[in-house]
This record gives sequence, structure tokens and C-alpha cells, in this order.
Amino acid sequence: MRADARENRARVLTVARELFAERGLEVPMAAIARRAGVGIATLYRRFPTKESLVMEAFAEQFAVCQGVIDDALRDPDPWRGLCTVIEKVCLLQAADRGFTAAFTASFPELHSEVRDRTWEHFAALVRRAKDSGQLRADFSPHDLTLVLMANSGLSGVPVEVATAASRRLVAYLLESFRSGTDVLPPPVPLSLDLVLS
Amino acid sequence: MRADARENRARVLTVARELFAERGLEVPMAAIARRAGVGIATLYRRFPTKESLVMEAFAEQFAVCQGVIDDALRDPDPWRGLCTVIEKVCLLQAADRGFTAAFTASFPELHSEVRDRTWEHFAALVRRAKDSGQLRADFSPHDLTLVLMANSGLSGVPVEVATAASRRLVAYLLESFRSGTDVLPPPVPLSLDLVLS
DNA sequence: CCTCAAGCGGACGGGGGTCTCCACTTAGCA
DNA sequence: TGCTAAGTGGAGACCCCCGTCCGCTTGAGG
Repeated sequence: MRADARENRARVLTVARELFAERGLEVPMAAIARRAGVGIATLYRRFPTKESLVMEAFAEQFAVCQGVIDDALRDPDPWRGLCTVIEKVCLLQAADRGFTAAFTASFPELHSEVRDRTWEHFAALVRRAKDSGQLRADFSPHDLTLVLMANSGLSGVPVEVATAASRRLVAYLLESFRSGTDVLPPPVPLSLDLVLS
Repeated sequence: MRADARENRARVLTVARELFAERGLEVPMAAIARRAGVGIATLYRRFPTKESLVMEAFAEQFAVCQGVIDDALRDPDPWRGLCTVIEKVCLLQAADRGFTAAFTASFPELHSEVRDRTWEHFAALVRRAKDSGQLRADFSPHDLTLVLMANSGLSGVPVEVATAASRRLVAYLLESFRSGTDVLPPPVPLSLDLVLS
């Protein structure tokens, strides 16, 4: 690949990440091309479809996401691990307006093996946190999805506001997860497949 | 207005409410017209713009919303009033996929007098609930907006799932609002104007 | 420096959305 | 029953988006 082409490709990716974060995935390809200083055709030669651009732009964040859960599982304090997972992923989500959409869009592509493993890891974390007595017994692993969906509702405001709001929301929820005594409505198995239909 | 015309208009409104609830505001005008059994032109004669159709379709729900807060203020138990407000409005939101979008879209139109009054009513409710010792002192009236935005993140799944999820989310949050002892991140003044920019 | 394949940009096709125009139909009154 | 204004439906103008095609440009090796 020629030097100028490589540079153009990199600039497109950077710009795409910025715009997706600012304005969500609905930003037109033409806007990305314009801001990157290239023609539309150039953009489409490097990324044959909008989806492929989105995937590449968010690949890094997905890896981070994955790592967060694995790190948390290694934390000797399961409650702290759980809090960290929720806090970090929610902040990622709040700071990037396109994150949720990219994640749900990429969900079917993710090899089911990987996602099942991640889910089991999280379930194990929940179990250990309950056993240590720091997490309420009626917490369900599906509540992670509940939190993520709720947190996604904060996107759409400027990033600084969204992150501040996310922090407060998560603080409220975590407090309830720890010390809860009320009777809750039953957990809802919020499979992401539901969002996609 | 001719009898058949009046009936057509009513049918359009009914169908619009159904489709907006099911599929959100992005449902095309053509789909509404088709399902109502009228031509597109008929639809546009009664509602000169899509926005006007949305406003009329949701006017009823806005009134309900208004009433919910006023009722709550008359409740002798301010904590129960607060819970009722949050629960009812969140359920309205979860049951109708277009509700949030319609609300934020109509927000600038709402006479500022009305919305200021409603906001003051809610703030008064919060104050009374704090005075009665049932609501944590660091709760902010802006947290209502926080809850509504979070709850709006649950739209997009089938209605029954969304309502169940909403109930559980609200239960978690209310528990935290009542019994909270943790230090929270500062409240975020989530003006709805932010969502519109 | 010359060559040429790799790279480039913008015009364009196709699809889907909102809203308009206009020739036809029909309710409802005398 | 006949008249007419109110009502109707669908074609199409206009716009925005994704993705393609094609003639021009340019980096870089010999």
C-alpha cells in the first residue's frame, strides 16, 4: 500500500471515531470523507461498507471491554470487581455516542463462543460477589444488560454531561445492588437479540 | 366537517398511536396511511406535517403525565407520591416506544409557564419527601430527568419486556433513593434542552 | 526523469423518506 | 334527484443517504 494511501486510511479511521463518538452512527459517510479531506470513493475503497468502517473503528473499544471483565474476574474482591466492570463499561458507553449501536450491531458477528465465555465469566463474578455477602441475593446477571440499556439512554447529551450523569446513575444502582432489602420485580432476561429484532 | 372525513381522521389518529407505540416515531407516514385505509393526501390534509400528527397523537399522554404529578402532590404521603410519579411516568415511557421522542420534540413548544409550574410542583414534592425523612438528602430534582433518560434506554425491545425491565429498574432506583447512605457524584442538571441540541 | 499501477474525487444510480398537485369521487342539502 | 363543495388517492417533486463507476492524478521504482 502506498504511503499516502496508508495515511489517508488512518486519518479516515481517526475522523470516523471522533464523529461516531460525537454524533452516533447515523453520521453520513460523506461527512466523514469531507472531514478527513478525502473523496467518498477513497473511503469506500478502504472500507467497502459502512458497517466495516464501524467495526474497525470500534474494534479497540471492544477489546477494552473484553479486558475489563477479565481483569475484574482476577480481582480478589469480587464486589469491587463487579463495581469496576459496571463503572468502566458504563463510562465507555457514555463517552461514545456510537458505542452502544456499534456493539449491538456487531453482536451477531461476535463468535458465540467468545460471548458465551464472557457471559459465564460475568455470571461467575456475580456468584462470587453473592457468596461474599456483598451483593444482594436477588441480583441477576441479566441486570447487567438492564444497567447497560439504562445507561445507553444517557447518550445524546454532550459527552461531559453524559459521563457525569452516568457516574451518578451507576452510583445509585450500585448502592442498591449492595444493600438491597426490598422485594424486587422478577429479573428480565434481556437478551441482546431482543434489541436487534 | 363531513361525517366520513371525521371518521377517517379519527382512524388515522388511532392507527398513528398504535404504530408510534410499536415502532417509534420513525414509522413512515405512508405506513400510517396504508394501515388506516386512506391515501397519503388525506392524511396530510388533516395533519399538515408529521410533527402535527405526532403532537396530536400524544396530547392525551402529555395530559396524563401532567396529571400524575399533580395527583402525587396531593398525596398526603410525599414519599408515596414521589414513587408513584416515577413509576407511572416510567411505565408510560416503557409502554410506548415513541413517547420519549415525542416528549423531547414537543418540549420547546410546551408553554414555558406550564413546564416551569410542573417543575416547581415536582421540586416541592421532593422537598416534602426529604423533610419527612423518607428521601435521601442528596437527591436532586434533576434526578427525575436522570431516571427518565435511563428508562428511555429500555425502549426498543418488545413492550412487555420493556415494561418488566422498567419495573425492575425503577425498583432498584427507588430503593436507592430511599435508603441511600453512600456518597454520590454530584447531581447533573440535565435540562431537556441538552437533548435537543 | 519516465512510466504506470495504485490512488483519487465527484457524478451518478437506487432506495426511501416527507410533502404537493391535480383530476376524480361522493356526501349531503334543496 | 341533481348540484357542488368537501373529500380523496396516487403520481411525482424534492431531499438525503449508501454505495459504484470512470476518467484524471501521482507516488515511487528502474
